[in-house]
Amino acid sequence: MARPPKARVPLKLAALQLFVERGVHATGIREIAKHAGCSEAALYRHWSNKDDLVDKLFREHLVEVTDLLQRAITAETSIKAKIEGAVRACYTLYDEQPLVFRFVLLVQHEVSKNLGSDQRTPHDVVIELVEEAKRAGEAKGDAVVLAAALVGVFLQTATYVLYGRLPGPLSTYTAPVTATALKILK
Amino acid sequence: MARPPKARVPLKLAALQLFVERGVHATGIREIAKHAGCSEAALYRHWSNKDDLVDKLFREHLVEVTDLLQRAITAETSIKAKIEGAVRACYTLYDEQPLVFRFVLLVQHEVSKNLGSDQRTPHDVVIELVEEAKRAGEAKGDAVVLAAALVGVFLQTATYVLYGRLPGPLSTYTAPVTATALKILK
Amino acid sequence: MARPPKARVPLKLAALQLFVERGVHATGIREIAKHAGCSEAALYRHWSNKDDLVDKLFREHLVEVTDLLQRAITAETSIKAKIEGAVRACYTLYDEQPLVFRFVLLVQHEVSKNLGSDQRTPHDVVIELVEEAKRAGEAKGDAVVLAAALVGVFLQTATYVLYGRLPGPLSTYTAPVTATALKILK
Amino acid sequence: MARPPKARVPLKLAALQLFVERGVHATGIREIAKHAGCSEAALYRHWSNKDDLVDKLFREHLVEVTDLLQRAITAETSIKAKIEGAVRACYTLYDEQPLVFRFVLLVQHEVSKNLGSDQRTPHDVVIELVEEAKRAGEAKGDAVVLAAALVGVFLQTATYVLYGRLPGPLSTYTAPVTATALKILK
DNA sequence: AATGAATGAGATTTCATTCAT
DNA sequence: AATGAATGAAATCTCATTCAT
Repeated sequence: MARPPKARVPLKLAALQLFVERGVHATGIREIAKHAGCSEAALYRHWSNKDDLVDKLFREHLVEVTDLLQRAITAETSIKAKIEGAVRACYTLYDEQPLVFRFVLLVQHEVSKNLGSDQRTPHDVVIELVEEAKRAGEAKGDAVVLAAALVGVFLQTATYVLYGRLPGPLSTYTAPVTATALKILK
Repeated sequence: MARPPKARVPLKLAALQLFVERGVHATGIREIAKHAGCSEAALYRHWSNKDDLVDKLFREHLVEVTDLLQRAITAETSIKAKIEGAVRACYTLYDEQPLVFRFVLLVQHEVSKNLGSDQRTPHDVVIELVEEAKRAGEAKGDAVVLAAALVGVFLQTATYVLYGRLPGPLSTYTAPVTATALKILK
Repeated sequence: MARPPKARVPLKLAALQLFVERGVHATGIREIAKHAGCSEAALYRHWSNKDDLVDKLFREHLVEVTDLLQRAITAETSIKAKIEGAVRACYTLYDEQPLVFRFVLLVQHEVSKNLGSDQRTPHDVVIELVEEAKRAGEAKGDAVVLAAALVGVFLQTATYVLYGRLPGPLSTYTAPVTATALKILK
Repeated sequence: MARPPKARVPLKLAALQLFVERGVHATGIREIAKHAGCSEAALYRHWSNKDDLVDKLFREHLVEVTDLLQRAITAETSIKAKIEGAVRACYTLYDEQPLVFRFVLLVQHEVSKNLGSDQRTPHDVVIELVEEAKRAGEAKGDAVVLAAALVGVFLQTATYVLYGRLPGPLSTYTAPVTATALKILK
């Protein structure tokens, strides 16, 4: 076995932190390398360029969040429990690893991503959840409109905590957000 | 007596459009000037640098949106009519001048803004509306949590239209968003 | 009679002050005009460009200092009184109008001036004074070498006051500088 | 392991020469890089900006001159020999490396330097020499006033050679300047 | 007569990337 | 394998000067 790459993880952590703190465009290779404690050229050993780093990082974390969400939903049977589990899982992730959560949100605004249609996203998972609720007679209306409302309540509450309009930790709001989501569906 | 300013308005329009289309960081002074049909240096007569332009532009349009919202709310008496008026006013603005609306949304994510505590924002207006609803017995719960939910539904619906997940025009969704808002408050 | 130009004197004062404080190169037309309380274009009504302003200002003040020095020397008869008068006149000018004095010194370092050979300078006046002293038997040695020493003592004392190494006002040092000058000549 | 720096020394030499020939403000990064045979960006790997380059260069050469002066003084025992050694050392440096000497003189006029109080300067060395002379009974009067006179004679003679008022080389004037210095102290 | 808007040229600085060791 | 020096291109910004009113 070849010796494991040493700079890869520090580079990813540094990039994640700086991208979230300053934005993708505003963060330079120099800064990432300095924070990671390695050289600038080391980055090019692991990714072909900066765009590639951003892209790979985004996909990894998007998959992570999507899977987390899917597992939380699959683990429960009732619609209410599914929603509550999904909210709790994501809000706990936010409280424990705020960078991951914020990075996924941020990149969508800064970079236009072509994900490829085969890549499932959190939005897809929410849509499916709403459709399942409709089939179960627990929701009425256009699935996408409902999904937009659910995602909106979920994200904006997180945003308010992020910007200090609401006191944290975010997981505190699992119950009210779940309750609101159920009201919206009915 | 002096030559009247000719480049100011074109520069603002060009900046607004390009910032929205490509992002603030990704838009250069050169492009703004080219779109405005003037020299790059002209920009520096009206704003002290690029950041200043972004800041001033943001504040102007934030005031514009805040006032629009406030007027729509003041014009009506019932809570339901106030919410419907507010949603319709903003969504119509979006349909007619999408750049203004999107710019205000965009910049919050790209730039960390110190607005100064005296500057009223749309969030403040929404909070006051929720508190009024509570006094009228038409809402229950923490005002900020409720406001976050309302703003979330409102914005995420707009975002879905923006990214093509929902078909436009946005003002189509005035009624369902209003209905959802009322459900959330109760 | 035409109305007198209103911006000329303020512009000269502003330029003098800023040139001394920040250096000629580092001072822009914008700043000069702002300090003078007039427009940038006004400067071009009085001087053909920035270099012309620097040049004219330098010549005026050089003539002023040269004449001051010459008059002080001519007014006295003994060598000692001539030197003392010259030192006192210049040091008093420095105390009363430090900008004029410092500007004349500064410009020589920042700008290479072609004065034209017909323009008398303070150095010429000093050389003549030394030659007169030699004819009177009150000095020995090469006139230029002696002049360099005299000017050196004179200027460096002023420089030390300027930079705070010696306490002011500068005219306090008239007597010791004069005494030193006489020692040097003998 | 990394590529060894190739541009650092050429950049310093080019900057020294151009700063002296044309002045600091009048010398551009482009010219420095062209003279050094490297790109403009190379400069920013070694100094954080132009001001930093000027500052570092000044400090280095100031230390060099201060040390030279101090060694020359320490090497001798009598006051006269100390002064003569100091003058000769500096004037020889000027003749052999005029750029270093002139740069140190030039920058003081162009840039306001905050050296920090721990940095010894040639002025400090001269003051100490004068105080030693006073303790040895070979000088009378205020030490700083005397130092100003010594430094003035020393520098102005160099300046006259520099501007062609006196024929060079400068070390020719070691004896007369030393003699004048001794007269001043007594 | 006087303004301040506008400009072209050029300054400094930053950036992602490549290169030599 | 890994570094940090070097680079070309482009970014932001400054400047003295001219222009239109």
